Amino acid sequence: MAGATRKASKTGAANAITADLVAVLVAVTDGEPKIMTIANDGALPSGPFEFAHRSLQTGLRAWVEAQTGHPLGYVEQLYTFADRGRGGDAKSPHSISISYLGLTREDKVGQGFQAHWSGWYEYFPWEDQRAGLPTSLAKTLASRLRAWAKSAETTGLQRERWQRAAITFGLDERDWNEELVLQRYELLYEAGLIPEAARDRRSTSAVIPGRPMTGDHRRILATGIARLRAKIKYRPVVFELMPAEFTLLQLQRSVEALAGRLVHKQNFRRLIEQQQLVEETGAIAADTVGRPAKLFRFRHGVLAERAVAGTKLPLSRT
Amino acid sequence: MAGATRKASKTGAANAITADLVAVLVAVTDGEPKIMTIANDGALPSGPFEFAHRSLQTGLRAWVEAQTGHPLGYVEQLYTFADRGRGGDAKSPHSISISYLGLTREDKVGQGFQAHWSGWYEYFPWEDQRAGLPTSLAKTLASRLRAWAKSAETTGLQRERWQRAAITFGLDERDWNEELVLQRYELLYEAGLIPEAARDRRSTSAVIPGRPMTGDHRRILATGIARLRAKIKYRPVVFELMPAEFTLLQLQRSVEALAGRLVHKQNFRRLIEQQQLVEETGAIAADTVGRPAKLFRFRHGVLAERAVAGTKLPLSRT
DNA sequence: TCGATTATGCTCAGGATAAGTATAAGCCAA
DNA sequence: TTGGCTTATACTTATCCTGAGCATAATCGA
Repeated sequence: MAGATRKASKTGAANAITADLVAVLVAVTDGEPKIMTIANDGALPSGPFEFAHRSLQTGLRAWVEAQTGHPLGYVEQLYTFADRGRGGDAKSPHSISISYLGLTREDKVGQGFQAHWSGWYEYFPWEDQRAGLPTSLAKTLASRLRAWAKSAETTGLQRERWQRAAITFGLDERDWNEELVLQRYELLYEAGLIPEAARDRRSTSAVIPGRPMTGDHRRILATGIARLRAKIKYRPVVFELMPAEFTLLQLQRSVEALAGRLVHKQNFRRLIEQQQLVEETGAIAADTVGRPAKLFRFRHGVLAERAVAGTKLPLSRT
Repeated sequence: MAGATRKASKTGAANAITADLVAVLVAVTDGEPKIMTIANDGALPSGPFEFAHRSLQTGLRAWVEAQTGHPLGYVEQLYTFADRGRGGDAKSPHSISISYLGLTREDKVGQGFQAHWSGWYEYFPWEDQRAGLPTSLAKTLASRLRAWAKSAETTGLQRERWQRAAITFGLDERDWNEELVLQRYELLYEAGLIPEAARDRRSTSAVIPGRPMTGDHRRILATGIARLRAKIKYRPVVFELMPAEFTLLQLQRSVEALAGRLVHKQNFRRLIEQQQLVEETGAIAADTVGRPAKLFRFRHGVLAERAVAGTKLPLSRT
């Protein structure tokens, strides 16, 4: 019965849809996280999944290479989106977006490509908390969010909205949680505080700083940033973004750039060293201010030796 | 240029594909993790994504309800698969599977449905390490894996294979890592030790215990188990699987069932209590052996109060 | 030589974790 | 009624991890 239904509808072309592959391609240069963009910096590299592609990943690699001239290295799947009405295309046939996160070192983009590296904080100014937020932005955000909360109908809803805003944005003495990138973006969308919300015909008040993107690409980007910020804490993925040799400060700056927060220098070094993630090259960094630093390289061995980092269950030995 | 290419191929129906929605629906009963299965326990609930569905999730909910009579509660996306050759359908038109993880309490399945709850360890006997593996299974596994490693061409490859097997299966004095469910399944597939590998026309030697499924459903199930095992450690999702009131031991047994490992009783309680995840109902469990235990309920407040659990960067306060 | 800047080593307190001991509170059979 | 079995629950102890800060080293340039 249910099985029959399933088989029947599987053969017909009635339910044919199209699938887009979208890439969040990240690099870090001079302590700034960048993403690869096309279409005058308003879109992420993307293209349809076609018959010719052997798998989703190969399709993605083909598109990114075609659009940016940049071959992909480390890649992992992010999320599959398919909401109608998000991205402006309310009445179009079903189209889903399968998004990927890619990590590389910045590289010159080939001639004749419209691709560029753009700083990701252009799209999410509020996500850079390394020097604290500029006072003006902090004030704008807080007041707009408060206004949105107040505009709810019942006091219960008002309280609920403000609690959500306070948790995601670290207001009311709460700590900032750098991983809530997507939640913050979705809240701003819901509150009508970003251009995408206006475009999708939701009521909007004034809009907050931050460059918009086509479709729901900024949402996909938020998903990618969130994933990366979570992942650098338990997997050695930062090294995909580093040159072959680097100083510990450069490594720290890269992590800080991605996390949007500052870390404690000495403890950061202790962490890196005790996990034996790096080894000295023997060389010393040149062209530096202050005491010259040792150069390190990633110990690729760790990938084979260990599986992951941590558990949190009070396991029993017996 | 690249942009033009993209638009051109986006309009035509040339790249139309079909998308299947697949659900890993989990419940825990009497300390055993179950999954909802159809087709004589050989497949997961699934169906094509259709025009009528407003979003992926609604489509999934519709299919699961139609096939099992069981409405979905908590749902999260797992992964999108699209490899040709996996699932036997090498020459079929492109079809992708978008998989979801759902958590519920076990419930009677409506009359006339082919759906059942099956213990998930029937499909992955080696994943239940609560009582250690049955000696026979442990021996079979180890020897088959060793044989597979030895069958590599160069000694380098042999060593590499054995290292992978040892890490994922906790051999050679290594610790068992309960989260590597998918890696273990993929390794067994690659080694030709499971029926699915034979079906996809890879060379197989003898096969290992564990019920196969259609297509790559067992791979999807492995993905779901892995996700759930990871998630119970940092998000209070176990409570989706618990009745309204429960004792701490029941909670512990559920966690152990999912993780496939035993936990330290006293420390488990301390963890739960210090995180204030539960509150006493005031009632006492009836029908028990031994000293009666207090009944607890989940404190739903925590979902609003906190965002998540933990970070691992040595953040700086200044 | 002093001051600025970065590198690097080390200490210390507090909290979290793993493991185990001890006691309480029920049931049941002898 | 008691002793044994089972589970609940309270505490203790040693160890490790983490956040924070102090101190010293090495280099450059004014």
